[in-house]
Formats: sequence, structure tokens, C-alpha cells
Amino acid sequence: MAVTIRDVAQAAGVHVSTVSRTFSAPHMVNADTRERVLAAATQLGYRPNQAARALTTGRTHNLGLIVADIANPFFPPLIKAAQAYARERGYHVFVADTDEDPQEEQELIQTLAKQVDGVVLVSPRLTNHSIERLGMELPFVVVNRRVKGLSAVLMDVGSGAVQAVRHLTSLGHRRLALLGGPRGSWTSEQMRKAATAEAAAAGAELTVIGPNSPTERGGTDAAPEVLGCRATGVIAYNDLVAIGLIEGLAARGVEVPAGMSVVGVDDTVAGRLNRPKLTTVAMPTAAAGRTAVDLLLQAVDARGNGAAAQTTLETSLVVRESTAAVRPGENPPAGAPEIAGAPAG
Amino acid sequence: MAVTIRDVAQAAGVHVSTVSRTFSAPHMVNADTRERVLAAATQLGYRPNQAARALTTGRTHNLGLIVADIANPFFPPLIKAAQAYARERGYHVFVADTDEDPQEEQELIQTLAKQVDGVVLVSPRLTNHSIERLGMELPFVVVNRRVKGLSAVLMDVGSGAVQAVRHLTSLGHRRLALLGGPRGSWTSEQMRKAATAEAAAAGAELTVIGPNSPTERGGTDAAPEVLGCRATGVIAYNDLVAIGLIEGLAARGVEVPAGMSVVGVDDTVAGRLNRPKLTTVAMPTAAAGRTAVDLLLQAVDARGNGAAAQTTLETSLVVRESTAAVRPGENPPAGAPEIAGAPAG
DNA sequence: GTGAAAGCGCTAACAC
DNA sequence: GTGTTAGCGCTTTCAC
Repeated sequence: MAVTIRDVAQAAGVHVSTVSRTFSAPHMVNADTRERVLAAATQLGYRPNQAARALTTGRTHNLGLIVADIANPFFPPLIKAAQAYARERGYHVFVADTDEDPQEEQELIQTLAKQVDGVVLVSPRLTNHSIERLGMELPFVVVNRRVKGLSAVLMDVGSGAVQAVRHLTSLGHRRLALLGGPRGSWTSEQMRKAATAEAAAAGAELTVIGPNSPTERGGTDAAPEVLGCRATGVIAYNDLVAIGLIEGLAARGVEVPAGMSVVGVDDTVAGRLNRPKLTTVAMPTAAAGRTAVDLLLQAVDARGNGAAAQTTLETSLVVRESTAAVRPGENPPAGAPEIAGAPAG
Repeated sequence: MAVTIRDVAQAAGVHVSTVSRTFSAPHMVNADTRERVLAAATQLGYRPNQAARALTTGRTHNLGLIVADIANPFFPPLIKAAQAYARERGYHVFVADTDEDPQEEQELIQTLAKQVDGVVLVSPRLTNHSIERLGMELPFVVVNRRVKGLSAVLMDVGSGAVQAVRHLTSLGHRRLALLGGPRGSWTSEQMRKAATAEAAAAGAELTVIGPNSPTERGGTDAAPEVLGCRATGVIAYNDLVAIGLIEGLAARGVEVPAGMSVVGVDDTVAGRLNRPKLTTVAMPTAAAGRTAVDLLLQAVDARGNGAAAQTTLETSLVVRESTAAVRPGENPPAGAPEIAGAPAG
């Protein structure tokens, strides 16, 4: 097998405990001895075995990161950032994909439990109740979800939706549509509430369409309904849905942004590369990944005590080419009574 | 702490070794006893501690997966497939991102070494020599690279490039350009060789442009050069480069596919969603992920004996909207001598 | 400041 | 078929 602490001890002419101390509590060992041990260690290419170490310390220095779908363009930047940040702090991370299956999610958590110090759950599919129960045995941080007693990082899509509505109304749009996400999505619900309120405040009409599949297909399929409600500006659940919608509209002879303004959410590469380039609500996914790891490590250190922390990350509208001023005549006929809008604030 | 094998033994009224056997060699224990042990185990919620198990067996049941950049759209499908397949076989996977840094790659491998049974290296940035050396201590599988003594999964981009050239020449294009990837890319070199040979065989001219950054920017920047060589059809190193090129051409008043045909490589979402939809060489990334894990597990089981296996995966051209027949008059004037092409085969 | 010894949770001979 | 024992690589009392 590989080189162990015993080999180093022998080579340095000290006892194993001294070698152990040199690595886990260097200040407790005489400088000279330390040098000698370190020299022997590098000479032999010794690396402490984390797994063995974990057996006595109870700290694996590993984290779990569980997402619904690695291939969904929303996740990779988050995974990348979480992994990089964890590494900086001396942790390795298991990345697992549940394929949107709650059953698999639970199984994953349980098999991972003994090998990690904590896990980050991104947009979990498990019920709050299940998560709470599992949370008793292992530190968790949830992303885009609120679970009693657990730290969470939330992305403020509500404010993003508000910005999107303002952007559209400032371009003169008065009839808006919101393409919601899948049933039960926390994000979708936040968007709906915020957009509805803001539209009302701005005196605009807003039709909510959904639930929709969070995919390109979801957008394409919704195109007829969008046209049906006579909206001139629409906010989609995410970039994929927005892109699908644009396609669906094109198939029906409506060009974006000339005939319709479309706003996405997420700011994925796909949207950035789309033509027209997508106006979208940028989600702070990388920051979310880092923050989640940060909170998790805090929770790990606190070992049960220490209150759960909630961090809300700001979103921001990125204006590109898929939105434009409403065409004259596209709004309710001049002179017709506007929908009464409650003044904001 | 959590529930251990000892608790189960006590509850079931047997000794720890019996419990151990019930989990690692069920056939070696009497059916009745086994039932009793299993009952006690589930009742207590016992799960074997993999890390402790690894200490004696030398098998961690963990794998490492090291990629250059998680956020690059090429990798997620591979990661997803590898992870899913590993899980099916009872393995968890550490995913790590080197940020294209060979130093970091090496460090990662070394710190991971003790915690995994093997690692998959995707498009490694380390030199072959370094990899060979590390390969002595740990089973490796490399993807898109050949390293002496190690199993590898290769994607046949050469054949993909040939298909792309044929597609373009069959559309009447006679002056082609190839946008290479970054310096030292195995993939890029394979493409160059294959495309050059096939173009010659088809009596077409092929200009190689590069090295280019494997990003959208790389494509945009290459636009002037592409125009300069008077090509009417171009094959880009990957989808991102292709998309960038299309943009760069548009900025110069050249529309795709009317004014220029463009073929990408990878078949990422980005290309699928681009407008015009990208004609591209589909890379079997998911299959590569699965195959890599498969080969790795074989190597792990063989423990040093067992020859290194090489698997080459086919690529295939997906024709969409970014390629079209050459415009009349765009080729060398009729009557002018064609470039002599060596007949194929 | 360093050595000796026990033990983390588990498996693997070896007895019986 | 099951119990006993030693030990995987490491940390951590406790002596000295």
C-alpha cells in the first residue's frame, strides 16, 4: 500500500504520535523535530489519509452537493463556484444528480451522510418535512427554498420580476404575460407574486400562464396562449422557456422584439448566445454556490448550536435585444379608459 | 455519534462479525440470523460506514472526476452520465474543476488519491509524462487523450471532421476553412489531419486558421481571417467558436448560411438554440462519461494487471440550418482549373 | 515536548 | 455458521 504515518515516524526517528501532531497541531512539536518529520514526509511523499483521520476526528473534510439536473445550464456555474470555494477551504465535494427524483435524493443523502460533513441541497425535490427530519442528523444548506431550522441561500427573483415588469412598462407595454414554471416551484411562486403586484401598481394588465415545463418545449407550447391573451411583453420562467417561446412565436409569424418583447430569467449562456440576445434577469448562481458552502461550513463548525442563517442574493436585469418599445397602436386604443392602477407606495 | 455495527449486533443478539457478514457476504450467514440482523439494522437505521470499511478493504467505493471547466457546456452531460452510471454501480463521485490549471490538476489528484479507487481525467491539462507517473499509484482513465498504459475513451472527431467536409463539398463548397482550437489540443489536431486529408481527396481547398481560444470570442476574432481566405464553408473547433464566428460575420454583413456555411462541433444546447440552428458534429459526451466509468471500474478490479483498454466512440454530423448550398458564382470561375485532388482510397 | 496505548467502525483470518 | 482477535491509518488521552 501507500506510505503511512508509521513509515514517516520510522524515517524521522520519532513516534507516530509526533508525526500526527506535526500535521494536525504543529505548534505542539519542537521546531527541530518538526523539520525532521516534514523532511521525511516530503521525502517519502507522505499524505495523511483523510478517511482514516475522519474515523477518529469525525470530520471528513468532504461535502455533498445535490442538484436536480447537472445538465441544466442553471447548475454548472453554481457547482463550479461551490467546488472551487470548498477546495479553497480544504474540502472536496461529491456532486450528485437526482434526476428530479425525490426518492433518489433521499437515498443519496443517506448513503452520503457518513462520508461528508454536510450537504448543500439545490432546489430540492424532497418535501420540507423530509428535509427537516434529515436535517437532524447532518448539517444542510438549502438553495432556493426555506426550510425551518436550516440555513438557506435565496435568490431574490421577486425583485428580478419587478425589474422586468418595470422595464417592460417603461417601454410602453401595458398588457403583459408571465410564463410560470413547473407546479410547486418556489421560484415561480415568488415571481408570480412580485410581478402581479408590480403590474397592478403600474396600471398594467398581467396574465399568468402555466404551469409550464421549465424547458424550451415549455416555451414553444405556450406560444399560442401568449398570443391569445394579446400581451405585447412577456416574462418567462427561465431562459430556456424564453428561447422556446421566441421560436414558437417565430413559427407563427411574430418576430421578437418587433412583434413581442420577451424577458428570460437565469442569464445562461444559451440566452447570451441566442439571437436575438435575450434580455434576462441574471441570477447570482456562482455567488449562491459560494455562499451555500460558506453557510454550510459555518453550520458544520457550529455543530448544531448556532442559528440557521438566511442569505438573500440580489438579481439584476440585463437588457439585451429581445425587448423593445411597444409598437404604436399595439396598446389599448387611445381614449379608452386605462386599467386603474393603484399608485405604488 | 451515529449507529454502529456494534449497536446492531447487540440488538440482534449476535456478534459484530455476523453483522458485518450480513452486509458484505450475506450468503455466509444463516437465513434466520440474517433476517434478525437486517431487522435490527433497519429498525435502528443502520448504514455501514464506507470510510471505515475502506480502511480495511482498501476500497472506498468513490471515484474522482476531474475536468478543466465545469461551466463549459461540453462537460455537464459527461459529468451527469458518469455520475449516474457510477451510482448504479454503487460508487459516489467527487467532481473537481481545475480551471485549466495543470498545477491544480496534480494537486487535486494527490489529495483525492487516498479517498478514491480511481479517477477519470477529462481532457487533462497535465503532460503525458506526469499522468503516466501518477498512473503508477492509482487507476486512471483518460478521456480524449492517449496515455501509455492507461485506459482511454476517445471521441472520433477525425471522422466527424470528415463528415463535415463531405457535407460541405456535397453542397458545392470548394474553398473551406478550419478554425482550430487552442494550442496543444489533441482534438484540434485530430480534426486538422482528417479534414485536410478529406479536403484534398475531394479536390477542395482547405485553410487552417488558428490557434483560437475555444470560446465565442475565439470565433468572433477569427471572422476577418475567414473572410480573408475567401472560404465559403467553415468548420469550427466547437459550437461556441462557431457561434462567435457567425456573430463576427454578421457584424461584417455576411449572413449565415446565405453568405457562408458554418459547422460546429459538440452539439451543445447553445448550438441547438442558436439562430440559425447550428449544423454540428455531435460528440457522444454522455456515452463517454459512462464508458470512462466502466473502464475505470474494470481497471480498479484488475488492480494493475489487466491491459489498458481503448474505446473509440463515433461522432455524427447533425445537419441543421447553418449550412446551405454555395451560391452560384461563389466558386472558382467555371473553366478555371480545379485544384487537383488525389482520389480517395 | 514526546512516547505509549486505546480506540474510531469495520473486515478478515482463524478457531470452534 | 458464528465468535474471537488483530489491525486498517490515524488521533488523542495520559504519562513521563
